[in-house]
Amino acid sequence: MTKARNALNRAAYVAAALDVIGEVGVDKLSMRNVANRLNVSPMAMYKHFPTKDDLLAASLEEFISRANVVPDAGLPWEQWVGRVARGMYEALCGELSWVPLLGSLRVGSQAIAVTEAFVGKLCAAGFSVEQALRAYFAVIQVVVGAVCLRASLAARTGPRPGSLDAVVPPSGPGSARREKMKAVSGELEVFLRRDQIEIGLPLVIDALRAQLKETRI
Amino acid sequence: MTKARNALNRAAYVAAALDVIGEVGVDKLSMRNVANRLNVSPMAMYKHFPTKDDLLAASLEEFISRANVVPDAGLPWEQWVGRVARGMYEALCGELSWVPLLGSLRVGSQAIAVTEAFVGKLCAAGFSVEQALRAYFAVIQVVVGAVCLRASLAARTGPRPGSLDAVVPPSGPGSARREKMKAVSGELEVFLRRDQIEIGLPLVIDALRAQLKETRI
DNA sequence: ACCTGAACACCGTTCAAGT
DNA sequence: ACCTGAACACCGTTCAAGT
Repeated sequence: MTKARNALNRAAYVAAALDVIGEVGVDKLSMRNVANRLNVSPMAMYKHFPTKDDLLAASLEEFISRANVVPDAGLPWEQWVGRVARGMYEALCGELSWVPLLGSLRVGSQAIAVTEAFVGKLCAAGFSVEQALRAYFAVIQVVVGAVCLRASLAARTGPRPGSLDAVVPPSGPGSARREKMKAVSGELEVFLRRDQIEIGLPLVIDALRAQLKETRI
Repeated sequence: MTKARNALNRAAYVAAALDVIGEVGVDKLSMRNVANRLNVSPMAMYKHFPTKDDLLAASLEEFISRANVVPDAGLPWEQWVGRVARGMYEALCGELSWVPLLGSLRVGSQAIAVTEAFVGKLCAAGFSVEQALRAYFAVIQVVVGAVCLRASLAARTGPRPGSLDAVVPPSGPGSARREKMKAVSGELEVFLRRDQIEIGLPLVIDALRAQLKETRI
């Protein structure tokens, strides 16, 4: 049964790819080092993955599946949504090297399974399908954006990428403004180091709560 | 004055890099093709940009600067914030190839100039510095996330990356659920094609408006 | 039918050698 | 001091040649 053998090999390649990614990061993954890990010719992979991007997409699928972000039912929707979002955020923060291609890979069935669970949960809570989908994409946007900001923080080497003070225009009399900007500069670092997901997510959940209340009236 | 010559060359390299990016995309940019465009040895660039990432970071700076997203003052803060966010979104959608490295490049002074303007505007509207910074990062998260989703939509070749129906579990008696999921599947495409920024941004602005009202009481 | 090694056309970066 | 060409160690992918 060649189908079964193919399926096994595919999974083996993806598992090996995830191993490589865990060791050297997504950016350093290559067809060659995955094949070497399996003691096989790099060309053998092209039967299962016509392109490196196909291998990466399959690996991201498996990564999403392993992250297991969908929580138990039974939680109130706010907490349920929070758990999904924080679960995704933490999983991606654990493998920041995914970030550069979060926007360029195809979404597959694993990602859609999460969508389905999300929409189901929110519909059960009283949202319309349209509202639930809108909420889902808003949450995904915040998660992806938060991970990107977190990653670009991690990429910075020195403590200051450029000082806010250097940018404040030399406004003649505006000394109050200058003082406020000094406060901004001071707090900027603090904000960058904070858990990014706790910045955007509460705002979105608040807005959703208000939306639901308005719908029910 | 070597300083001036260096500055000129730096700008010339960045301009050439942006030309190349405009033609073939960020992913296809290389030290070699930028140098070729300027009829110079690829090695000459290493004096100004010790690494390809330095060239990319400088190019992103210039890209941000050219996008010119900070609108005129005088707009009410909601509209002002909306203009900044939509401006960023549209600029990045116009050059989607930036997306893969949105999370991996250092932020420079141009980005900080936008931060400063944003915080200044919201403080003038009555937000605290802390609230304004929080709002800024939330908006950036939504913009980046929206661009990522938009990009991953653009990356899809076929119309269906995987059908929702294929994922719905064969729940025995739950026929109402199945029907709802069919509706989800139908609307998913519509949502993916919609302007992503109009999904997350209104939610965030709503939450900010509520926050401001509460503060003022 | 399947797998492979060599080869192609790239890449970022190093470094000794030119001027 | 500055710039350069050749070279190193990679890369994704093609393809003719093996079994």
